[in-house]
Amino acid sequence: MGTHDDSTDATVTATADRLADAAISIIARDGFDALSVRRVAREAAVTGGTVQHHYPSKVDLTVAALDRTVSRQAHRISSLPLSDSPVTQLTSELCAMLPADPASTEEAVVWIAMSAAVPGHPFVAERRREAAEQARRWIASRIRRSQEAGIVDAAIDPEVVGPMIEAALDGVMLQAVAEDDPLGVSCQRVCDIVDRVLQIPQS
Amino acid sequence: MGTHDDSTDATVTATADRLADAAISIIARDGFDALSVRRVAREAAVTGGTVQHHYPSKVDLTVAALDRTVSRQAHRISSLPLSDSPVTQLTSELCAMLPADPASTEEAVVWIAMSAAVPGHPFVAERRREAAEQARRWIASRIRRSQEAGIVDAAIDPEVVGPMIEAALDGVMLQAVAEDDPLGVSCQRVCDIVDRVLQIPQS
DNA sequence: GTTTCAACCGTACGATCGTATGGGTCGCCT
DNA sequence: AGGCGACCCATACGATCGTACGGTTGAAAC
Repeated sequence: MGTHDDSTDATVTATADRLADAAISIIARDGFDALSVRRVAREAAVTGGTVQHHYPSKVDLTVAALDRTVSRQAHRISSLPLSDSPVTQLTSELCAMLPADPASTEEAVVWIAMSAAVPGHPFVAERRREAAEQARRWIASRIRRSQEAGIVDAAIDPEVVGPMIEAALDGVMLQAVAEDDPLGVSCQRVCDIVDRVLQIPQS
Repeated sequence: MGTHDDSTDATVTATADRLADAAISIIARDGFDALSVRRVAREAAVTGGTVQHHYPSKVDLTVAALDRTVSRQAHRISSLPLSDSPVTQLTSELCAMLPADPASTEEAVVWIAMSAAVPGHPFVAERRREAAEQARRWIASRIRRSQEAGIVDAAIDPEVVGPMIEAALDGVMLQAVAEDDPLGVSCQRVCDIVDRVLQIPQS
Protein backbone atom coordinates (compact mmCIF):
# COMPACT_ATOMS: atom_id res chain seq x y z
CA MET A 1 0.00 0.00 0.00
CA GLY A 2 1.05 3.62 -0.14
CA THR A 3 3.57 4.72 -2.71
CA HIS A 4 4.21 2.05 -5.31
CA ASP A 5 7.66 1.51 -6.83
CA ASP A 6 8.72 0.35 -10.27
CA SER A 7 9.93 -3.07 -9.15
CA THR A 8 7.90 -6.26 -8.93
CA ASP A 9 5.50 -5.15 -6.24
CA ALA A 10 5.21 -3.33 -2.98
CA THR A 11 6.30 -3.66 0.67
CA VAL A 12 10.01 -3.13 -0.06
CA THR A 13 11.48 0.29 0.45
CA ALA A 14 13.69 2.08 -2.05
CA THR A 15 16.84 1.72 0.07
CA ALA A 16 16.28 -2.00 0.34
CA ASP A 17 16.31 -2.19 -3.44
CA ARG A 18 19.44 -0.07 -3.55
CA LEU A 19 21.09 -2.49 -1.16
CA ALA A 20 20.01 -5.42 -3.33
CA ASP A 21 21.40 -3.68 -6.40
CA ALA A 22 24.65 -3.09 -4.57
CA ALA A 23 24.77 -6.77 -3.68
CA ILE A 24 24.20 -7.65 -7.34
CA SER A 25 27.04 -5.38 -8.39
CA ILE A 26 29.38 -6.95 -5.86
CA ILE A 27 28.51 -10.50 -6.88
CA ALA A 28 28.88 -9.62 -10.55
CA ARG A 29 32.20 -7.86 -10.05
CA ASP A 30 34.02 -10.03 -7.53
CA GLY A 31 32.11 -13.28 -7.39
CA PHE A 32 29.52 -14.86 -5.16
CA ASP A 33 31.82 -15.28 -2.20
CA ALA A 34 32.78 -11.61 -2.20
CA LEU A 35 29.31 -10.67 -1.04
CA SER A 36 29.44 -9.38 2.52
CA VAL A 37 27.37 -7.07 4.66
CA ARG A 38 30.14 -4.55 5.02
CA ARG A 39 30.88 -4.41 1.30
CA VAL A 40 27.24 -3.84 0.48
CA ALA A 41 27.21 -1.07 3.05
CA ARG A 42 30.23 0.59 1.45
CA GLU A 43 28.81 0.17 -2.03
CA ALA A 44 25.51 1.75 -1.06
CA ALA A 45 27.16 4.48 1.05
CA VAL A 46 25.51 3.44 4.29
CA THR A 47 26.77 1.81 7.45
CA GLY A 48 26.71 -1.84 8.28
CA GLY A 49 23.87 -1.42 10.69
CA THR A 50 21.59 -0.11 7.96
CA VAL A 51 21.86 -3.10 5.69
CA GLN A 52 21.53 -5.25 8.76
CA HIS A 53 18.26 -3.53 9.54
CA HIS A 54 16.77 -4.21 6.11
CA TYR A 55 18.22 -7.70 5.81
CA PRO A 56 18.72 -9.16 9.30
CA SER A 57 20.82 -12.06 8.05
CA LYS A 58 23.18 -12.55 5.18
CA VAL A 59 20.95 -15.10 3.53
CA ASP A 60 18.17 -12.53 3.52
CA LEU A 61 20.48 -10.16 1.70
CA THR A 62 21.53 -12.88 -0.70
CA VAL A 63 18.04 -14.01 -1.62
CA ALA A 64 17.07 -10.38 -2.08
CA ALA A 65 19.90 -9.94 -4.56
CA LEU A 66 18.95 -13.18 -6.32
CA ASP A 67 15.25 -12.38 -6.47
CA ARG A 68 15.97 -8.88 -7.71
CA THR A 69 18.25 -10.29 -10.38
CA VAL A 70 15.58 -12.53 -11.87
CA SER A 71 13.02 -9.76 -11.45
CA ARG A 72 15.23 -7.37 -13.39
CA GLN A 73 15.71 -9.98 -16.11
CA ALA A 74 11.99 -10.66 -16.35
CA HIS A 75 11.23 -6.97 -16.43
CA ARG A 76 13.64 -6.35 -19.28
CA ILE A 77 12.46 -9.18 -21.51
CA SER A 78 8.83 -8.33 -20.81
CA SER A 79 9.38 -4.75 -21.94
CA LEU A 80 10.74 -5.84 -25.30
CA PRO A 81 9.37 -4.77 -28.69
CA LEU A 82 7.11 -7.39 -30.23
CA SER A 83 8.43 -9.26 -33.25
CA ASP A 84 6.49 -10.31 -36.28
CA SER A 85 7.37 -13.99 -35.99
CA PRO A 86 7.08 -16.03 -32.77
CA VAL A 87 10.46 -17.62 -33.35
CA THR A 88 12.30 -14.33 -33.81
CA GLN A 89 10.41 -13.21 -30.74
CA LEU A 90 11.86 -16.18 -28.88
CA THR A 91 15.39 -15.60 -30.11
CA SER A 92 15.28 -11.91 -29.32
CA GLU A 93 14.02 -12.69 -25.84
CA LEU A 94 16.78 -15.23 -25.39
CA CYS A 95 19.38 -12.73 -26.57
CA ALA A 96 17.98 -10.22 -24.10
CA MET A 97 19.33 -12.39 -21.28
CA LEU A 98 22.86 -12.30 -22.67
CA PRO A 99 25.37 -9.69 -21.45
CA ALA A 100 24.81 -6.54 -23.51
CA ASP A 101 24.77 -3.46 -21.29
CA PRO A 102 26.16 -3.28 -17.73
CA ALA A 103 22.80 -4.22 -16.22
CA SER A 104 22.29 -7.36 -18.27
CA THR A 105 25.92 -8.28 -17.74
CA GLU A 106 25.41 -8.12 -13.99
CA GLU A 107 22.34 -10.31 -14.21
CA ALA A 108 24.02 -12.88 -16.41
CA VAL A 109 27.04 -13.13 -14.12
CA VAL A 110 24.81 -13.44 -11.07
CA TRP A 111 22.79 -16.16 -12.78
CA ILE A 112 25.92 -18.18 -13.49
CA ALA A 113 27.23 -17.50 -10.01
CA MET A 114 24.06 -18.72 -8.35
CA SER A 115 24.07 -21.81 -10.54
CA ALA A 116 27.57 -22.59 -9.37
CA ALA A 117 26.72 -21.79 -5.75
CA VAL A 118 23.95 -24.37 -5.60
CA PRO A 119 26.08 -27.05 -3.89
CA GLY A 120 26.57 -26.02 -0.29
CA HIS A 121 23.93 -23.28 -0.40
CA PRO A 122 20.55 -25.03 -0.42
CA PHE A 123 18.52 -21.83 -0.29
CA VAL A 124 20.14 -20.72 -3.54
CA ALA A 125 19.05 -23.93 -5.22
CA GLU A 126 15.43 -23.22 -4.44
CA ARG A 127 15.47 -19.73 -5.93
CA ARG A 128 17.34 -20.91 -9.00
CA ARG A 129 14.89 -23.73 -9.57
CA GLU A 130 11.91 -21.40 -9.42
CA ALA A 131 13.48 -19.06 -11.97
CA ALA A 132 14.51 -21.96 -14.19
CA GLU A 133 11.01 -23.43 -14.16
CA GLN A 134 9.55 -20.08 -15.05
CA ALA A 135 11.99 -19.79 -17.97
CA ARG A 136 11.15 -23.34 -19.01
CA ARG A 137 7.43 -22.61 -19.19
CA TRP A 138 8.10 -19.39 -21.02
CA ILE A 139 10.29 -21.08 -23.65
CA ALA A 140 7.77 -23.90 -24.10
CA SER A 141 4.97 -21.40 -24.68
CA ARG A 142 7.03 -19.65 -27.35
CA ILE A 143 7.66 -22.97 -29.08
CA ARG A 144 4.00 -23.86 -29.00
CA ARG A 145 3.09 -20.48 -30.40
CA SER A 146 5.57 -21.02 -33.22
CA GLN A 147 3.99 -24.37 -33.94
CA GLU A 148 0.52 -22.83 -34.06
CA ALA A 149 1.90 -20.29 -36.52
CA GLY A 150 3.13 -23.15 -38.67
CA ILE A 151 6.77 -22.08 -38.50
CA VAL A 152 8.05 -25.16 -36.73
CA ASP A 153 6.98 -28.75 -37.22
CA ALA A 154 4.09 -29.76 -34.98
CA ALA A 155 5.72 -33.15 -34.45
CA ILE A 156 8.47 -31.89 -32.19
CA ASP A 157 7.75 -31.93 -28.48
CA PRO A 158 8.20 -28.61 -26.66
CA GLU A 159 8.82 -30.52 -23.44
CA VAL A 160 11.94 -32.13 -24.89
CA VAL A 161 13.17 -29.35 -27.17
CA GLY A 162 12.62 -26.65 -24.56
CA PRO A 163 15.27 -27.98 -22.17
CA MET A 164 17.69 -28.11 -25.09
CA ILE A 165 17.20 -24.44 -25.81
CA GLU A 166 17.45 -23.73 -22.10
CA ALA A 167 20.73 -25.62 -21.94
CA ALA A 168 22.03 -23.81 -25.00
CA LEU A 169 21.19 -20.48 -23.44
CA ASP A 170 22.89 -21.45 -20.20
CA GLY A 171 25.97 -22.65 -22.03
CA VAL A 172 26.29 -19.58 -24.22
CA MET A 173 25.75 -17.37 -21.18
CA LEU A 174 28.38 -19.27 -19.20
CA GLN A 175 30.89 -18.84 -22.01
CA ALA A 176 29.99 -15.19 -22.39
CA VAL A 177 30.63 -14.72 -18.69
CA ALA A 178 33.75 -16.83 -18.41
CA GLU A 179 35.45 -15.75 -21.63
CA ASP A 180 33.51 -12.50 -22.09
CA ASP A 181 32.54 -13.23 -25.66
CA PRO A 182 31.20 -10.21 -27.50
CA LEU A 183 27.43 -9.95 -27.61
CA GLY A 184 27.33 -10.52 -31.35
CA VAL A 185 28.81 -13.98 -31.39
CA SER A 186 26.88 -15.03 -28.29
CA CYS A 187 23.57 -13.94 -29.76
CA GLN A 188 24.40 -15.46 -33.13
CA ARG A 189 25.33 -18.71 -31.41
CA VAL A 190 22.07 -19.10 -29.53
CA CYS A 191 20.10 -18.10 -32.63
CA ASP A 192 21.88 -20.73 -34.69
CA ILE A 193 21.29 -23.42 -32.09
CA VAL A 194 17.62 -22.50 -31.79
CA ASP A 195 17.20 -22.62 -35.58
CA ARG A 196 18.84 -26.01 -35.80
CA VAL A 197 17.04 -27.46 -32.79
CA LEU A 198 13.68 -26.26 -34.06
CA GLN A 199 14.61 -27.50 -37.55
CA ILE A 200 14.01 -24.14 -39.17
CA PRO A 201 15.17 -24.19 -42.82
CA GLN A 202 18.38 -22.17 -43.14
CA SER A 203 17.88 -18.87 -44.94
CA MET B 1 62.44 -38.31 -10.08
CA GLY B 2 62.61 -42.02 -9.44
CA THR B 3 59.26 -43.65 -8.76
CA HIS B 4 56.73 -42.43 -11.31
CA ASP B 5 53.10 -41.90 -10.40
CA ASP B 6 49.95 -42.54 -12.41
CA SER B 7 49.05 -38.89 -12.83
CA THR B 8 50.01 -36.63 -15.73
CA ASP B 9 53.72 -36.52 -15.15
CA ALA B 10 56.45 -36.21 -12.56
CA THR B 11 57.83 -33.61 -10.14
CA VAL B 12 54.77 -33.56 -7.89
CA THR B 13 54.77 -35.71 -4.79
CA ALA B 14 51.97 -38.05 -3.86
CA THR B 15 50.87 -35.97 -0.89
CA ALA B 16 50.63 -32.87 -3.06
CA ASP B 17 48.18 -34.74 -5.26
CA ARG B 18 46.25 -35.87 -2.21
CA LEU B 19 45.98 -32.27 -1.12
CA ALA B 20 44.79 -31.24 -4.59
CA ASP B 21 42.19 -34.01 -4.52
CA ALA B 22 41.05 -32.83 -1.12
CA ALA B 23 40.73 -29.32 -2.49
CA ILE B 24 38.66 -30.67 -5.38
CA SER B 25 36.36 -32.49 -3.00
CA ILE B 26 35.87 -29.38 -0.91
CA ILE B 27 35.12 -27.18 -3.91
CA ALA B 28 32.71 -29.76 -5.30
CA ARG B 29 30.94 -30.27 -1.98
CA ASP B 30 30.70 -26.76 -0.54
CA GLY B 31 31.52 -24.42 -3.39
CA PHE B 32 34.50 -22.49 -4.61
CA ASP B 33 34.55 -20.09 -1.68
CA ALA B 34 34.62 -22.88 0.86
CA LEU B 35 38.15 -23.79 -0.16
CA SER B 36 40.56 -22.92 2.63
CA VAL B 37 43.95 -24.10 3.76
CA ARG B 38 42.65 -25.42 7.04
CA ARG B 39 39.80 -27.37 5.46
CA VAL B 40 42.14 -29.02 3.00
CA ALA B 41 44.37 -29.93 5.90
CA ARG B 42 41.48 -31.51 7.79
CA GLU B 43 40.25 -33.31 4.66
CA ALA B 44 43.71 -34.77 3.98
CA ALA B 45 44.39 -35.54 7.67
CA VAL B 46 47.42 -33.30 7.88
CA THR B 47 48.11 -30.03 9.62
CA GLY B 48 47.87 -26.59 8.15
CA GLY B 49 51.60 -26.25 7.97
CA THR B 50 51.89 -29.24 5.67
CA VAL B 51 49.60 -27.95 2.96
CA GLN B 52 51.31 -24.62 3.37
CA HIS B 53 54.62 -26.29 2.64
CA HIS B 54 53.45 -27.89 -0.59
CA TYR B 55 51.39 -24.89 -1.69
CA PRO B 56 52.90 -21.73 -0.19
CA SER B 57 49.92 -19.58 -1.10
CA LYS B 58 46.23 -20.21 -1.51
CA VAL B 59 46.31 -19.46 -5.20
CA ASP B 60 48.94 -22.16 -5.61
CA LEU B 61 46.59 -24.58 -3.93
CA THR B 62 43.69 -23.43 -6.06
CA VAL B 63 45.48 -23.70 -9.39
CA ALA B 64 46.71 -27.13 -8.35
CA ALA B 65 43.12 -28.20 -7.75
CA LEU B 66 42.02 -26.69 -11.05
CA ASP B 67 44.85 -28.20 -13.05
CA ARG B 68 44.27 -31.57 -11.47
CA THR B 69 40.58 -31.37 -12.28
CA VAL B 70 41.15 -30.87 -16.00
CA SER B 71 43.91 -33.46 -15.93
CA ARG B 72 41.55 -35.99 -14.37
CA GLN B 73 38.91 -35.19 -16.97
CA ALA B 74 41.37 -35.52 -19.84
CA HIS B 75 42.67 -38.78 -18.43
CA ARG B 76 39.21 -40.28 -18.18
CA ILE B 77 38.07 -39.38 -21.67
CA SER B 78 41.38 -40.47 -23.14
CA SER B 79 41.04 -43.90 -21.55
CA LEU B 80 37.66 -44.50 -23.15
CA PRO B 81 36.76 -47.46 -25.36
CA LEU B 82 36.88 -46.62 -29.07
CA SER B 83 33.60 -46.39 -30.91
CA ASP B 84 32.88 -47.54 -34.45
CA SER B 85 31.63 -44.18 -35.64
CA PRO B 86 33.42 -40.86 -35.08
CA VAL B 87 30.19 -39.13 -34.09
CA THR B 88 29.26 -41.70 -31.45
CA GLN B 89 32.85 -41.39 -30.33
CA LEU B 90 32.30 -37.67 -29.92
CA THR B 91 29.03 -38.04 -28.05
CA SER B 92 30.42 -40.70 -25.75
CA GLU B 93 33.38 -38.47 -24.99
CA LEU B 94 31.07 -35.56 -24.32
CA CYS B 95 28.93 -37.67 -22.01
CA ALA B 96 32.09 -38.73 -20.18
CA MET B 97 32.40 -35.18 -18.89
CA LEU B 98 28.92 -35.26 -17.37
CA PRO B 99 28.39 -36.21 -13.72
CA ALA B 100 28.20 -40.01 -13.57
CA ASP B 101 30.29 -41.39 -10.72
CA PRO B 102 31.56 -39.35 -7.73
CA ALA B 103 34.82 -38.50 -9.51
CA SER B 104 33.21 -37.10 -12.65
CA THR B 105 30.65 -35.30 -10.53
CA GLU B 106 33.44 -33.56 -8.66
CA GLU B 107 35.12 -32.53 -11.88
CA ALA B 108 31.92 -31.20 -13.42
CA VAL B 109 31.08 -29.17 -10.35
CA VAL B 110 34.59 -27.76 -10.18
CA TRP B 111 34.42 -26.87 -13.87
CA ILE B 112 31.21 -24.92 -13.36
CA ALA B 113 32.60 -23.36 -10.20
CA MET B 114 35.73 -22.15 -11.90
CA SER B 115 33.69 -20.78 -14.79
CA ALA B 116 31.65 -18.77 -12.31
CA ALA B 117 34.74 -17.69 -10.39
CA VAL B 118 36.35 -16.08 -13.42
CA PRO B 119 35.28 -12.53 -12.53
CA GLY B 120 37.40 -11.35 -9.64
CA HIS B 121 39.88 -14.24 -9.91
CA PRO B 122 42.03 -13.54 -12.98
CA PHE B 123 44.30 -16.51 -12.49
CA VAL B 124 41.27 -18.80 -12.74
CA ALA B 125 40.33 -17.28 -16.07
CA GLU B 126 43.67 -18.22 -17.55
CA ARG B 127 43.43 -21.86 -16.52
CA ARG B 128 39.86 -22.11 -17.70
CA ARG B 129 40.71 -20.64 -21.06
CA GLU B 130 43.51 -23.11 -21.64
CA ALA B 131 41.23 -26.04 -20.86
CA ALA B 132 38.44 -24.61 -22.99
CA GLU B 133 40.73 -24.12 -25.97
CA GLN B 134 41.96 -27.67 -25.63
CA ALA B 135 38.37 -28.92 -25.60
CA ARG B 136 37.55 -26.73 -28.59
CA ARG B 137 40.36 -28.22 -30.64
CA TRP B 138 39.35 -31.68 -29.57
CA ILE B 139 35.72 -31.21 -30.57
CA ALA B 140 36.69 -29.67 -33.91
CA SER B 141 38.94 -32.62 -34.68
CA ARG B 142 36.07 -35.03 -33.99
CA ILE B 143 33.81 -33.08 -36.30
CA ARG B 144 36.39 -33.11 -39.06
CA ARG B 145 36.90 -36.81 -38.64
CA SER B 146 33.14 -37.32 -38.93
CA GLN B 147 33.14 -35.29 -42.12
CA GLU B 148 35.98 -37.36 -43.55
CA ALA B 149 33.95 -40.46 -42.76
CA GLY B 150 31.03 -38.96 -44.68
CA ILE B 151 28.69 -38.99 -41.72
CA VAL B 152 28.19 -35.24 -41.52
CA ASP B 153 27.88 -32.80 -44.37
CA ALA B 154 31.22 -31.40 -45.48
CA ALA B 155 29.62 -27.96 -45.93
CA ILE B 156 29.29 -27.23 -42.23
CA ASP B 157 32.18 -25.38 -40.64
CA PRO B 158 33.73 -27.05 -37.59
CA GLU B 159 34.92 -23.68 -36.37
CA VAL B 160 31.34 -22.43 -36.05
CA VAL B 161 29.58 -25.64 -35.08
CA GLY B 162 32.23 -26.61 -32.53
CA PRO B 163 31.49 -23.72 -30.20
CA MET B 164 27.81 -24.62 -30.38
CA ILE B 165 28.52 -28.12 -29.16
CA GLU B 166 30.83 -26.70 -26.54
CA ALA B 167 28.10 -24.36 -25.35
CA ALA B 168 25.58 -27.17 -25.31
CA LEU B 169 27.92 -29.28 -23.20
CA ASP B 170 28.51 -26.40 -20.80
CA GLY B 171 24.80 -25.73 -20.52
CA VAL B 172 23.83 -29.33 -19.92
CA MET B 173 26.64 -29.66 -17.39
CA LEU B 174 25.53 -26.52 -15.60
CA GLN B 175 21.97 -27.80 -15.36
CA ALA B 176 23.19 -31.19 -14.23
CA VAL B 177 25.16 -29.50 -11.47
CA ALA B 178 22.56 -26.94 -10.46
CA GLU B 179 19.49 -29.17 -10.62
CA ASP B 180 21.34 -32.49 -10.39
CA ASP B 181 19.64 -33.97 -13.40
CA PRO B 182 20.11 -37.73 -13.71
CA LEU B 183 22.90 -38.81 -16.03
CA GLY B 184 20.48 -40.34 -18.49
CA VAL B 185 18.59 -37.19 -19.39
CA SER B 186 21.78 -35.10 -19.44
CA CYS B 187 23.53 -37.48 -21.79
CA GLN B 188 20.45 -37.83 -23.97
CA ARG B 189 20.15 -34.05 -24.13
CA VAL B 190 23.69 -33.44 -25.34
CA CYS B 191 23.40 -36.31 -27.81
CA ASP B 192 20.20 -34.86 -29.23
CA ILE B 193 21.70 -31.41 -29.55
CA VAL B 194 24.81 -32.80 -31.24
CA ASP B 195 22.70 -34.76 -33.70
CA ARG B 196 20.59 -31.74 -34.57
CA VAL B 197 23.53 -29.37 -34.77
CA LEU B 198 25.48 -31.73 -37.01
CA GLN B 199 22.31 -32.35 -39.01
CA ILE B 200 22.46 -36.09 -38.58
CA PRO B 201 19.27 -37.71 -39.92
CA GLN B 202 17.11 -38.88 -37.02
CA SER B 203 17.04 -42.65 -36.64
C1' DG C 1 80.18 -37.20 12.51
C1' DT C 2 78.48 -33.30 10.62
C1' DT C 3 75.91 -30.75 7.57
C1' DT C 4 71.97 -30.08 4.65
C1' DC C 5 67.58 -30.17 3.21
C1' DA C 6 62.90 -31.47 2.29
C1' DA C 7 58.77 -32.69 4.69
C1' DC C 8 55.81 -31.90 8.40
C1' DC C 9 53.97 -29.80 12.69
C1' DG C 10 52.34 -26.05 15.75
C1' DT C 11 51.60 -21.32 16.98
C1' DA C 12 50.74 -16.48 16.30
C1' DC C 13 49.24 -12.13 14.11
C1' DG C 14 46.32 -9.15 11.56
C1' DA C 15 42.28 -8.88 8.82
C1' DT C 16 37.60 -9.85 7.72
C1' DC C 17 33.57 -12.00 8.42
C1' DG C 18 28.35 -12.58 10.52
C1' DT C 19 25.74 -11.02 13.91
C1' DA C 20 24.07 -9.30 18.49
C1' DT C 21 23.20 -5.15 20.84
C1' DG C 22 22.17 -0.46 22.09
C1' DG C 23 21.63 4.36 21.08
C1' DG C 24 19.95 8.20 18.22
C1' DT C 25 16.57 10.65 15.02
C1' DC C 26 12.34 11.48 12.77
C1' DG C 27 7.43 11.11 11.57
C1' DC C 28 2.98 9.40 12.87
C1' DC C 29 -0.80 8.15 15.83
C1' DT C 30 -3.69 8.54 20.14
C1' DA D 1 2.47 15.69 25.22
C1' DG D 2 3.81 11.30 25.07
C1' DG D 3 4.58 6.99 23.17
C1' DC D 4 6.01 4.20 19.26
C1' DG D 5 7.85 2.11 15.49
C1' DA D 6 10.75 2.58 11.31
C1' DC D 7 15.19 3.83 9.97
C1' DC D 8 19.99 4.55 10.50
C1' DC D 9 24.42 4.52 13.00
C1' DA D 10 28.22 2.62 15.91
C1' DT D 11 30.49 -0.77 18.58
C1' DA D 12 31.74 -5.33 20.14
C1' DC D 13 32.37 -10.40 20.26
C1' DG D 14 33.59 -14.79 18.54
C1' DA D 15 34.95 -17.29 14.58
C1' DT D 16 37.58 -18.07 10.47
C1' DC D 17 40.57 -16.77 7.23
C1' DG D 18 45.64 -16.29 4.82
C1' DT D 19 50.06 -16.35 5.96
C1' DA D 20 54.50 -15.65 8.38
C1' DC D 21 57.64 -18.00 11.40
C1' DG D 22 60.17 -21.36 14.11
C1' DG D 23 60.72 -26.17 15.66
C1' DT D 24 61.21 -31.32 14.79
C1' DT D 25 62.38 -35.38 12.27
C1' DG D 26 64.72 -38.42 9.13
C1' DA D 27 67.36 -39.46 5.33
C1' DA D 28 70.73 -38.34 2.05
C1' DA D 29 75.53 -35.87 0.98
C1' DC D 30 79.99 -34.90 2.14
